[in-house]
Amino acid sequence: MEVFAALADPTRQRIVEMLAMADRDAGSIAAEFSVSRPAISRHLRVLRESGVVESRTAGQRRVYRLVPEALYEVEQWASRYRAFWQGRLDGLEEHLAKTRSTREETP
Amino acid sequence: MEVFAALADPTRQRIVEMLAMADRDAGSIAAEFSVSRPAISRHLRVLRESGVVESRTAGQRRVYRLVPEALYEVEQWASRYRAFWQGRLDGLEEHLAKTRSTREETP
DNA sequence: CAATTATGTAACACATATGTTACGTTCAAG
DNA sequence: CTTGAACGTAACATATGTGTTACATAATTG
Repeated sequence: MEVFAALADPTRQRIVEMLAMADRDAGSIAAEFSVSRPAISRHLRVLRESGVVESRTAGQRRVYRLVPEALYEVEQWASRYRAFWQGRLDGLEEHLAKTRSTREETP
Repeated sequence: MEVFAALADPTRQRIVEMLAMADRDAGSIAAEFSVSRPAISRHLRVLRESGVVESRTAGQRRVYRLVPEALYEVEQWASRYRAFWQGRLDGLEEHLAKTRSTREETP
């Protein structure tokens, strides 16, 4: 879950919230913040490399869009372990054990 | 969402996963990792201060337990923004509908 | 072609995170 | 009451993140 690290920063959280409503180019995103534009450009790179957003080139603009699968992954992770804690496994245990074993390879 | 910062570290992610299965004391948790015990103690503090876990004193042990509400908050954050892109993506619609019925069982 | 616009990257400064070892505190057992 | 075990905290070193300014690149416009 490298995604959590990408969402740890409040600026990036706001960017995600913005992109959830509509696609936006980098300049339009940076205009919403008080920090410099290169700083936003870097935040966008972090989000891009973690798979939370992706960009397409439109002329001289870079339009960013949210990658829903990334947020979906977050949702599933939280939901899974919360459900596990609550003792409502409902056959998800096998899938969980499978996920755990693959994670052990990269600690 | 300060919780994302708490979950950003892979060690802390693993701790959460461990605590999802059963409550554990600090020593038992630390035994699973190669880093020093004080390092784990600090990770536990981060998780505690962000509300992800809480501890009770049992004799000379500190037993940690997961606070499901924290993970629920993460779930809600992600699912909130899912609502925006839900109608815009076709490929995921089916998968989401399938999950929706499972989710209703765990309120 | 030259100037402008939009954007990313480089280099650097500074803040925050994460690890270690040494030590303090609390509780249980003898 | 002394010893030891379990745990947290302090102090410090170093890695990682985040911000800035200066510059590079690519497309658009005059």
